[in-house]
Amino acid sequence: MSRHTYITTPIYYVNDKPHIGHAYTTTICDVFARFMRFDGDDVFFLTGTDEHGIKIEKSAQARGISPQALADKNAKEFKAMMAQLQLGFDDFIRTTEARHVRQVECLVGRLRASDAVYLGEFEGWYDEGQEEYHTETRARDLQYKSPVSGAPLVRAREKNYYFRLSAFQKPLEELFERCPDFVRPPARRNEVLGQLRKGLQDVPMSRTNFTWGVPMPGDPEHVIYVWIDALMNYITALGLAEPDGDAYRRRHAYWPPAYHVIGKEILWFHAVIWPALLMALELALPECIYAHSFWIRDGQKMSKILGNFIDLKTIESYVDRYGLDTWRYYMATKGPLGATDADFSSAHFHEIYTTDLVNTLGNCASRVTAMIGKYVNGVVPTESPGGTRIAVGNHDWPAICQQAVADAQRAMRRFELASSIGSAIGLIRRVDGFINLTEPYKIAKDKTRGDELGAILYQCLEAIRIGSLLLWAVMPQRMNQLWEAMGLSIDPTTDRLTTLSAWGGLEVGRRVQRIALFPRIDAPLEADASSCRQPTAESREAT
RNA sequence: GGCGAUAUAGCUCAGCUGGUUAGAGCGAGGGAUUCAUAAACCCUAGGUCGGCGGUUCGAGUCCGCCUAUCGCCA
Repeated sequence: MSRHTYITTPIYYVNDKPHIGHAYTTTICDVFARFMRFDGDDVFFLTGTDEHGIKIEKSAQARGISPQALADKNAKEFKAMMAQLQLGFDDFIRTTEARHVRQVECLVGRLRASDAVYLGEFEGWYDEGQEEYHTETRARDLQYKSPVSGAPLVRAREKNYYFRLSAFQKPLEELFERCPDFVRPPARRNEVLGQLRKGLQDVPMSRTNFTWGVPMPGDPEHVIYVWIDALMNYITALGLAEPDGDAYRRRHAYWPPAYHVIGKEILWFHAVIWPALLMALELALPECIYAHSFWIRDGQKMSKILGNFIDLKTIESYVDRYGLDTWRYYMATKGPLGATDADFSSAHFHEIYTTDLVNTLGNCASRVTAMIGKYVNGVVPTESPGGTRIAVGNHDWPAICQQAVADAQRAMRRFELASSIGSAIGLIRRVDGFINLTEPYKIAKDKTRGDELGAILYQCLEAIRIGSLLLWAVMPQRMNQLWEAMGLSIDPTTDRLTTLSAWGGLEVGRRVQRIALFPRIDAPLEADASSCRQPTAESREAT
């Protein structure tokens, strides 16, 4: 019985166009999902779109189309992004789908039936133009004027359903105490703890000033607040609210999730409101809310004003030039998984490609396969002539590889992608070091040392094979090419990492082709970055 | 405004509970070599560890203040 592992991205708001933020989150989840599946887990990877709310309603109005039409159009763009980047989710949920709406009504009904929800009156500072409320502090910052129109905010009141968040102060504190990894990275956890210490207030969970959403069961004047609706996608996708349903039967075992991967801007909802809702619904809690930071571009924030978003077109230009796998590698190893933002620049991207992929991984595979071609007729030699393994230069390769595999597995399970991938690259570096130390190209000149030569080359190639298994999740295309060149037929959808990574899996006698995995690329892709940067020496090669 | 962080070599960052000459990767310069994608390997960087003051036999490593940057605030 394999372990169920459920991982989710946020559902993306269809008022936005897809950009690097969406691509990043989805990509790192994809890497994780592939790796864990290859490692034997039964993985369910969910993504989707968030389609309700006043902003959608107004955008649609402005365009003279229905909210649903707008949502359909933009949801399609997100799906196109996933296809373009070959992101392999198991389900793409949309909050306007019947299966979701039905279950949200049911779940909110359950909350209403319990003591967790009550009808209350809300009074606050209302922006009539934007049709939204501002908190007291925010209103003060705005000097009680609309940030958009400058018109004075007005004191307004409306009846709302409230979620009794305050009742969960204690349970939440206990949760954070008991599960220090519930929110990661730790800096994000501290932010939540800081806010939590200030005390929790009940939160509105319905609105009456628009209609584009799920109606409150039993009181259709009210629309369920979009956040509540959206959060519930994580359970409605599994059919948890319909125990008699087909979805429930097939998917309920995936709950609770191993990771809700989110951006830091939506931390509060996921780290506080969501677990409180789940407690109220008496459902198990996710193991970890992982809130990554943002990509910035050439040292600057990306914003609509600057117009410097890395959009799909820009992403495409990188993919075209460097390959999809390089894009994935850069996302997974240099992305803002930690508490600080990560800088995206074409120079850095290019440097990482050259250093890690061309000079290390590609070159190592090239030199080893070349030597096999030259010295042993292009056929995998044995490391055990006459039945005894030859260990050259005190290198215990089986142990080294086993360690690398264990490290990569442990790191990936903890969602430390860069570390996991780093242990595979580290293994490749050891192969390079081993070659430099044992100098098989010199041994090859001495006809009496054929056994030793064969053992060295076998060990190099075998270590590369094992490294490639660890890298498959992040670079599936190139690793497939490598396997092909090595005469291996590996199917990661059925074969298991642990089995394949045992030392000695490489069969003696297989024909090996020389391979150049990552072609050298001369100059970085500058066109997109030059406009936001001072002219420097780096731009000398820009055309 | 409230709360919390960070400030270490050109760049990105490690430095746990204070203790001999402050580290890594990348970049840059030099060397040696050829199996390899001008790649891998070796050597070099002498950086007031943001500033000031304090505790201590001894402080990037603790305390206070200052400056700068940043994050979060439903």
